[in-house]
Amino acid sequence: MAPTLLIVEDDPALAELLVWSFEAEGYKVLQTPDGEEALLIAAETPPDAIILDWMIEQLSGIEVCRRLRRHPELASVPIIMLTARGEEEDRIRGLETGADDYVTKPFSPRELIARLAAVMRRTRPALAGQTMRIEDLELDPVAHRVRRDGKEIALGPTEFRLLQHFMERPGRVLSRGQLVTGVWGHDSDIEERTVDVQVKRLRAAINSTGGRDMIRTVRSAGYSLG
Amino acid sequence: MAPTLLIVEDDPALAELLVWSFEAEGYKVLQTPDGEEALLIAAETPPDAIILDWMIEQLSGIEVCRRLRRHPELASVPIIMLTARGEEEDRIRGLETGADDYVTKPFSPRELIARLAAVMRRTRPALAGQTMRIEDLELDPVAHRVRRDGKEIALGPTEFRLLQHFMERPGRVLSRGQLVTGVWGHDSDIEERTVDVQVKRLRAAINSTGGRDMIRTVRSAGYSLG
DNA sequence: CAACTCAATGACAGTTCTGTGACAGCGCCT
DNA sequence: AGGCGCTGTCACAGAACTGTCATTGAGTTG
Repeated sequence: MAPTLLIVEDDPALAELLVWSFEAEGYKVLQTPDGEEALLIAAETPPDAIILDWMIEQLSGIEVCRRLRRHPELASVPIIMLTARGEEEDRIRGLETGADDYVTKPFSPRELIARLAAVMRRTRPALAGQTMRIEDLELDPVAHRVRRDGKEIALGPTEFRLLQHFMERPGRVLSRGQLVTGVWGHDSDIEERTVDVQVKRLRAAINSTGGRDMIRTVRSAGYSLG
Repeated sequence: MAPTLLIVEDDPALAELLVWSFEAEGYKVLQTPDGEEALLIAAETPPDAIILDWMIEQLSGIEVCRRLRRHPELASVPIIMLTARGEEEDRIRGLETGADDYVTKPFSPRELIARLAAVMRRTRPALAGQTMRIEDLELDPVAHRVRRDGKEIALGPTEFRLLQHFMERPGRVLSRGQLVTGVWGHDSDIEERTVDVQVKRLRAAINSTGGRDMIRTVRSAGYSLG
């Protein structure tokens, strides 16, 4: 599932640029120019991160930040502050208030995206690129979880390793021999036919929720995912 | 316990200033001017955070960063990069490599301290004294209290440390080995199966009030909370 | 279509891994 | 000393997972 982002920015041109940039990165973006409304939106659908302009109407960014931190549901949502001022005092106040990072205008969208990714990598490892995804199938190696279409799928250890091996090489046809050494290890004396059985088990698991068979059998060559 | 900091900086004057500043803040500080040595120290006694100069001898800061990220034990240690260059390209490369934040020279120690605090608040809430919460389970490291659904839960010392370790890494699967070194310490010669027993005790405690089992067993991998 | 090759399946027995209860040792307090 | 709470280890039972095999089924070729 795409991570949701709330952008609070009252300069229409900049707001549009940001929305566009982050949507291109695959984020689901909510946006408002207004501090009060930002709090309402955040309470309604807690985003995975917030981009907050220091100078906005109604409530100052710093006040929004403070209130977010006081809200138990939202206290742990990462916040990146945007500010035109470069003075150190302001940066420090921002950080002390609970912002996780802060970016000085002018900045390029690319930098902001990189910073957000850094923050997300920390707070939501599952959302920040660690997770591998192919169509509606996702594998989070850190949490050791697999989902298809959002529904969790239970896999045994070998099935998990096998799937991980496939997902690291999407679309590629892997021979039984390659799979044996890759998944079972160099020195295993496993029967090659055993691969068939594990593939069958993996198939049963990831197709149990319905949906097409994502593993393709390539006769006399091997298997591929995707 | 004071959080440990590793400072990698080859300018002696700056290094000394940083060591002094952070020790005054109550951190335990390790320091080296050398990239290779930094990796060794980090592997030996994983610090709670790393301050890393971009331009250092032997290995560039960026390379050190990359290697740290590849090391499983150290992958989640927050890194703040120090750089004299202000070019955006470098910042982005730094962040993409896995740094959590980056500070441009010249900077005041006070700003660096504020930034480190912001990063730590996010990654090691316990060190910042913040109470951590996962669903209806909360742990207050300062008061040494644990509650589930508002009801207080009594834990033994080891159970408490184990739970804290889990809550600092929610959702993450931790191997028995990682738990032994993380909860019992590097040099303990504890039987790995002992982890099972403590997990069982912890489970019994936090599930005693009713509610689902929050600890997930991941066969042949370890346990995770959440 | 028949022969042949390769893949899918179901059954199964062996192995590996986890959950548990029991127990002895330790440090602390009374 | 005796009681108490906490810990680490062990042994055992049960659960989960795995590799193999025999059989069935699908695809290919002449």
